[in-house]
Amino acid sequence: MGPTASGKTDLAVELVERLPFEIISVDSAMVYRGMDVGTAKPEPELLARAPHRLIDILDPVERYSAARFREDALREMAAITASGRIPLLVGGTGLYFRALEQGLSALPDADPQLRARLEAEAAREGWAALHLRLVQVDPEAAARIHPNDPQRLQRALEVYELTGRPLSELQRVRGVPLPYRLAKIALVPAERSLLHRRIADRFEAMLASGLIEEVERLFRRPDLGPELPSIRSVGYRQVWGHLAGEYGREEMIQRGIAATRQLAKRQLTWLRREAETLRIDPAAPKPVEIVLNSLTAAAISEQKVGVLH
RNA sequence: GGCCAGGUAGCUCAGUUGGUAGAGCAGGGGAUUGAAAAUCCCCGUGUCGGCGGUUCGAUUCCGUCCCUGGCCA
Repeated sequence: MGPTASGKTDLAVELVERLPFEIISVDSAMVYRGMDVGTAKPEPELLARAPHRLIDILDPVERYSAARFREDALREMAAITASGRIPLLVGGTGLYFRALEQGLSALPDADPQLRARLEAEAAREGWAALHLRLVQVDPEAAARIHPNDPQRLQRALEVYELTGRPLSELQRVRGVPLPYRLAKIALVPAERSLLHRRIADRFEAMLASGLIEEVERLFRRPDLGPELPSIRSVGYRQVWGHLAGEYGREEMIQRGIAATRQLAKRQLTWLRREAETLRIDPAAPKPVEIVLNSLTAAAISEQKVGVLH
């Protein structure tokens, strides 16, 4: 685990070359085909040496989810362990890690038609009205979900309409925990400013490697648009806006870098929380090891693996 | 050199009919159960360019100097 630009991929590749590991990507953007430069997907040569499962499994017009990730990851983990090797889960998507480890409650899948309807209603009456509606049917969820959070509001109402039961009630039945022992390793740069430096440098490098051309290919497709999860990804969204004429190249670059920093910040919040639960609960059911804050930025940039010993 | 317009939070700017100032962006912290690289919540003291003057009190008025941009020489 680790924030974007922390060196996860390079470390993972070093590991598979020395130990009987097989990599499973835990990344909500690398799942898309044709989105390579902007997701910092490993180069083909690197993938040949260190195959990654769960990348390039979807077209950008499709939508993925934490639930589908869990299914996919469990399937891949089973296949890898059956072959006598060890799954190495590598990525920065906190929700996916949590869904995999703790399981998900039994909830209905997303319903595009229902979501479109709720969207239309919100456009008419405003999300505040929908929040009031949620207060009626699921006060517990309504108390937890901010009236300004359309995504969660929509989901809570969707679950209620689909099942006739409040989301908060269904979530009380927790999912099944992961049936494997986990050893957690987190890459946490000691200095935020160094991570910021790496992020800026990498974004420039992506531009030099054809990021704009890559997004142009997506931009030309009539079936893709800025409302899709794929196109909303960091970098893609900003280049898309630039191609749509909303702002110039320089502003696109600044927005792209800032969005990446903000992503890294949110990822670090997941990691801190993770570290806290592990430290606060020493009697955790699984033998879990976490290596946090133990890598210096220099070590990361040198791809040292000594941290594991 | 003269005239004009500006110099206010990291950036772009608003504002104070004189009672020491506030937005957006950036940044920081947090939340996170089928969109999660998403979505959302919370956090704003900074010699208001410098130095003088007037005033009980100046970032706000006056003088002067410095800097930036434009126009004219």
